[in-house]
Amino acid sequence: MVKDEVGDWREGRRRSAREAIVEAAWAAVRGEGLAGLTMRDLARRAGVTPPTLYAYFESKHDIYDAMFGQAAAEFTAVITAPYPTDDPREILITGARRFVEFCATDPPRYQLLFQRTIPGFEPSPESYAPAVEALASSHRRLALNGVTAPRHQDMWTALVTGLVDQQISNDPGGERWTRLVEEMVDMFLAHCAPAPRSTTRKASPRQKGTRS
Amino acid sequence: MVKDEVGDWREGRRRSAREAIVEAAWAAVRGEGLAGLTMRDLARRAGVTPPTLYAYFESKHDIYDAMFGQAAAEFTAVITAPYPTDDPREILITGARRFVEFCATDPPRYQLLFQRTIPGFEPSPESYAPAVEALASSHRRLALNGVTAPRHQDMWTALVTGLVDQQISNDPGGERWTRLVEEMVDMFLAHCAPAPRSTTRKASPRQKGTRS
DNA sequence: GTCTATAGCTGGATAGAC
DNA sequence: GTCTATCCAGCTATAGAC
Repeated sequence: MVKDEVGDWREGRRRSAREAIVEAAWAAVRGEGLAGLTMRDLARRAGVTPPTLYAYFESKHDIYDAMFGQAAAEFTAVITAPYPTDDPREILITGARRFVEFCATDPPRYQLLFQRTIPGFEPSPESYAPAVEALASSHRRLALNGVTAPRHQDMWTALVTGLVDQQISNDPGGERWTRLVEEMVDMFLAHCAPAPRSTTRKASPRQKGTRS
Repeated sequence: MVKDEVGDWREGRRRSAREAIVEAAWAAVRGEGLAGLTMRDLARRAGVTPPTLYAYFESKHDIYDAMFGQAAAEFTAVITAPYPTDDPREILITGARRFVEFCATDPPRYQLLFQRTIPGFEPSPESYAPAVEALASSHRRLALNGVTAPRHQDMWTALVTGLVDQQISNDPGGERWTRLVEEMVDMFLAHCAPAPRSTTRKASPRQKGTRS
């Protein structure tokens, strides 16, 4: 599995250069918008000239794909990180909070990952796989709370993406909607969970384990 | 502002030509995407040449603004049309259904009206006014159901836009999320509405998928 | 691998004849 | 008002020297 030393070294150099370009690309889209990425601007930010970019990427779409893959990996890492509790409700809340904050803190990343607004761009299957896994993990956390109906899974995705959507559109950088996660979860569980638990209206700590 | 007959006639001609161009612009964005609108393509669709467009609009943004104003007026008309019931819950459901269907049946229109994705485009105040009024009317329908807390108004907007978002992104042309409106409303009211009045339909148990 | 230079294209917008 | 013709800016991508 070990290549010769020079090969490894070159491979490492190449990868770090790619990563530097991708990093510059993220800075670019955060400043100019996702669709506003241009090879000229990216080259300038990366400290090279446009043709050099084509030594590392085949096309502009190839750069978007690398960004997509990186973002998808970050997303998976955030969502699948250990949950510091065994309480199903707490797990669901934590998962939702992670999702909403991950999306709301970086709108271009959200736009690239979950909204398809780049004309002609489709992520490669390798890049796309983590996102699918993350959705499945979301369904697992719902199942922990007794929510398994596809209809309710759809309501759940609408609920959390609605929070993200409003936060990004109407209060960028703030927390006007992100802070509503816990109350939304309680509302959702009160309606969709099979054995209704006692819930208090406000965000006060409550006793755990009333459900099982 | 010439008021003589010839002036009126010319004004009428000018307006109808403008409307024809705007109509062609809608056809264009439905085919090519909102950001994919080009003056060349628009001119071709409208049966004229690009310079002619500038006889009716000052710029491409000016065309977007005309589209925005038209869409906002349509939106207001749909939302404020008479509600064929006095029941607060039915009114809320109807309003939400109108909103979700209005948005989901025409994604570019939704994108132009409610998401700000055209770089550098801001609607003129005249065009923007109807949308503000529509939001206020939404708050009035919530108030009919006893929901007045800003926090709950925000939850409401997140809820309905989440349905729209998922419907457009994951099932365009279908009704996988739009059909969830009624159940979402019941979930929302169960959580946010004040103690149910004894005279209301709260007595009838909520059941899924049942139309009144 | 990185550069200079440029091809080849498409975009918004305009000049000026009619 | 509408046209032909065009300007000029910006884009992706490539050729070829080093």
